Amino acid sequence: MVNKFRDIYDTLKNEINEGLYNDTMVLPTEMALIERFGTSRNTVRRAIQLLNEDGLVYSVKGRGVVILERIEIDKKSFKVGNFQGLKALSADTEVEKKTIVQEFHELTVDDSLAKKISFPVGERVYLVKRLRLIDGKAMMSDTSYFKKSIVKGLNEKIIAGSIYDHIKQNLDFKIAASKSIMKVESAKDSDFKELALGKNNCVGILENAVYNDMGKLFEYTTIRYIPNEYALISFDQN
Amino acid sequence: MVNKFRDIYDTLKNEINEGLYNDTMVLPTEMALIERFGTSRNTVRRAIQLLNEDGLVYSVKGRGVVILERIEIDKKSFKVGNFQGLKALSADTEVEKKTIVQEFHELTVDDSLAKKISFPVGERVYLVKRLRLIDGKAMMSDTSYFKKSIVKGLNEKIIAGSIYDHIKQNLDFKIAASKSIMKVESAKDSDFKELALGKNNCVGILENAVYNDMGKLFEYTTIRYIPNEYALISFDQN
DNA sequence: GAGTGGTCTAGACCACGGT
DNA sequence: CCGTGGTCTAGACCACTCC
Repeated sequence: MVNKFRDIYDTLKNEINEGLYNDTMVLPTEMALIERFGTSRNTVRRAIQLLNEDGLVYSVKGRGVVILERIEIDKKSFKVGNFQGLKALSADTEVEKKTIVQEFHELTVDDSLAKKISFPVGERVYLVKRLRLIDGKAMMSDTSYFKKSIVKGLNEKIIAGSIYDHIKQNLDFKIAASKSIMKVESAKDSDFKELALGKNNCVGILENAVYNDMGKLFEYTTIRYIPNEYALISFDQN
Repeated sequence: MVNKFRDIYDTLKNEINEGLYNDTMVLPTEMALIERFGTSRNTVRRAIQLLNEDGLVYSVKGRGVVILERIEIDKKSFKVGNFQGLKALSADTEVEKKTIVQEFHELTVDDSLAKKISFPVGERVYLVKRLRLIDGKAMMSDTSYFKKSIVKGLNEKIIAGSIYDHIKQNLDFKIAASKSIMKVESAKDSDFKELALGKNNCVGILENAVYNDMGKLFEYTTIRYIPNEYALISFDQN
């Protein structure tokens, strides 16, 4: 057990998914949960808050914690922010995936690049361009910029494997947070050449800015992917 | 003042945006904020949590609350979940917008529709199909299903105005939460006819499932929009 | 070792829903 | 009116960062 509130959250989540509360569609009251788990009110409330953030329940003052109806996308898709590099997608599926490194070199950020990726002018960066194939089909192309001052010592071997494994094992900083932007744009010449677009002439774009725990941006990645294959979901309250 | 923690959050957010902490890029410690605002630790921590959720700061145990570097998309775009009906987009811009109601009638959910929109078979619903024009250009088309048992008494006049105003003013339930799914797909014949796609042959799709405070789905809307005009952003931690 | 944020407790009062 | 969740307080102990 790491955290009490995490434990209570896991327990309740399982019980909801198993349909334990399907008769009332309401969770037990906070008082009942306090007694059951032998804990304080704040701790129970934190667990319930996590369920809220998951989109599983909705708390109503004076009534109780209502369980939300299930919808189809809960199972088929994955959350925004788990859409990193395509790991989340192929994790539990039986597909052959392959990554081709198309470009890898250093450069200095100039004016126009600075506007695109929010890195300061003059910053020394690695550029990594990779193509992702699934079952031989070119599904997406990633262009990543890494700050050399933070992500030290990249080389061809690391690039071909997992850059994030390298960060975790060899570097002394933590990945803290990321911001994503999603767009649909007309395909460029390079997209037609590289991606299995078929008759489509547009691409989905997912831009990802990643922070370390000093609050510094260290990666900016743009993913261009083909239509009809991917979905992103999100949940919002109030 | 509604909430103390909300107040502290607003204050700190403004100070961050004004660059008050640009020298250290760290927020004052919790103890300092407790003294400054004359409040308890929990309340200060709730305010900081909101800043975390906004993607403005990141808390590090043992070091402090680090202010995240700014990136371009912070200003240009709007958050996922505010992408409702296009209100958020045109709110602060000087554009001529127009809505055309293309379809409005009742129907009963059958097997195939149930799979698409997660409503139970046999449920009686309103179908509303609308086209959104901005400066005379057909930017998006919305297809909405509303449960008649919850969203009562829709008519042509309400549809032409704002359905959500009708809900707020005349109906006795609250909008609680929503789930969204974002995709890119090949355009259909109807898209070519209705939308200002130009040479593009794909559309962005945003599906939205909306809940009331009883945990019941009452709306399922599919928005099909043209490329190159819209962006959605999200923020994730850990 | 000093100082920071993370977890947890035990209690109080308030606002809202349903009866 | 009672029971619910929402806000807030005051205090304790722990885990981590940095010097």
